[in-house]
Amino acid sequence: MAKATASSDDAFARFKSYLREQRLKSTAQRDVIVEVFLEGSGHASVEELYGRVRKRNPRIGYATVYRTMKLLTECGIADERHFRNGEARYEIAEKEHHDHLICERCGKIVEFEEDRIEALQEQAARKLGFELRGHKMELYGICADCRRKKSRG
Amino acid sequence: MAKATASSDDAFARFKSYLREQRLKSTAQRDVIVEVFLEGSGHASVEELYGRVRKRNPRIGYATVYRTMKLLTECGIADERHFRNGEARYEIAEKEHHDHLICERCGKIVEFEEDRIEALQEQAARKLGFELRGHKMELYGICADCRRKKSRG
DNA sequence: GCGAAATTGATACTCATTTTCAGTTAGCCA
DNA sequence: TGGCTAACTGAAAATGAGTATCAATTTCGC
Repeated sequence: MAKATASSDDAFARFKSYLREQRLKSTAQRDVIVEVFLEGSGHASVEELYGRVRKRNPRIGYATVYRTMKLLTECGIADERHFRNGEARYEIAEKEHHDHLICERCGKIVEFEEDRIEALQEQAARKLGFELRGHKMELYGICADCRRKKSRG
Repeated sequence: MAKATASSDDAFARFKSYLREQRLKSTAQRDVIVEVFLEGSGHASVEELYGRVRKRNPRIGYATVYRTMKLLTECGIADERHFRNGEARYEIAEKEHHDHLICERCGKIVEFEEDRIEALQEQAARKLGFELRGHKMELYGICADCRRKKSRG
C-alpha cells in the first residue's frame, strides 16, 4: 500500500539484513515503524512518528518507536538530530553530509551544503591541535515566506 | 576571599545594577552564585555550579541556582549553551562572538572565531531566502593531548 | 521600623526518554 | 511441524534536567 521509492526499499532491506546479522528479530511492529519513517519527509519527531504509526497499528507503544528509531540510528539508516528545543528529530541518513537552516518563526528546516565552510572548519580545528571528527552547524533565521507574511501584516 | 579579576568585578557590578533597574532584590544567595560563576573557567553546568555554591553556603537550593543563572543570562552576563548531551552549560558572555571546538575524549572545550565561516554562513542563508538571525556551530574532534596519550598507550 | 513585593528552599511537577517486567513472539533445531 | 529460549513488546514506573508552587522569610522604599 505504502508508496515506496527505490531508495526506501533499499533502506528497508538494509534494515532487515542488519537485524539478521545482529541476530535480532524481525517483527511486524518494527516493519511498520521503519516504513512510516522511510515514507516521511524527514526531520520527524518521535511524537510525529508515533502518531503516524498508530494509524496503522494502534497497539504499538511509544517505547517501541523509541527502540526502533535507536536501532535505525545504529545501523546508519537514520540520523538523530537535536535542534533548539532539544527534542530528537530523525532524518533519513543521506550519503552526502549537510547542515541545517531553520526558520525561527515557522520551524521550517532546509538542508544545505557548503564545502568551503567544511574546509574552513577542518582548518580551524587543525590550527588548534584537534583532529576533526564531526561537527554540528545550524543556522537560524527567518524564511522568505515568513518575511513576506510579516510585512503584509 | 575570592580571587576576582577586574572584569569579574565589573560583571558583578553590572549584575547589581541590573537588579536595581528591574526592581529585583539583591540577596546573599545571588551574590554567592554570581561570584562562583564569575570565578569559574566557563562552560560550567548547573550541577557543577551548585556543588561549588554549596561549599560556601550549603543551604542554597538547586532551584535558586537555576533561577540566578537565568537572570544572569537575561542580563547578558552569561550565555547558555547546550552541547551534545543536552544539559545546559553557562559561559561568561564575551563581547566577540565565537564558536566551540570540543574534544570527544576528555570533554575539553576550546573557543574559536572564524570570520570567513561567518561570512559564508550569511551567504548560504541568503541564497536560500533566509534572513540570518543566529547560528550554532560546534566542532567535535580529538585534542592534541588526548592524541598524544593514546599513542603512548 | 513597616509592610508590600520579591525571594527562598523544599517539593511537586513536567516532558522527553529509558528502564522494568511479565507476558508474547520469532526463529533455530529436531 | 513442535518446542524452546532469547529477543521483543506494551504498560507503567523510573529517570533526569529543568520549572512551577507555596508557605515562610527577607529586602528595601517609605
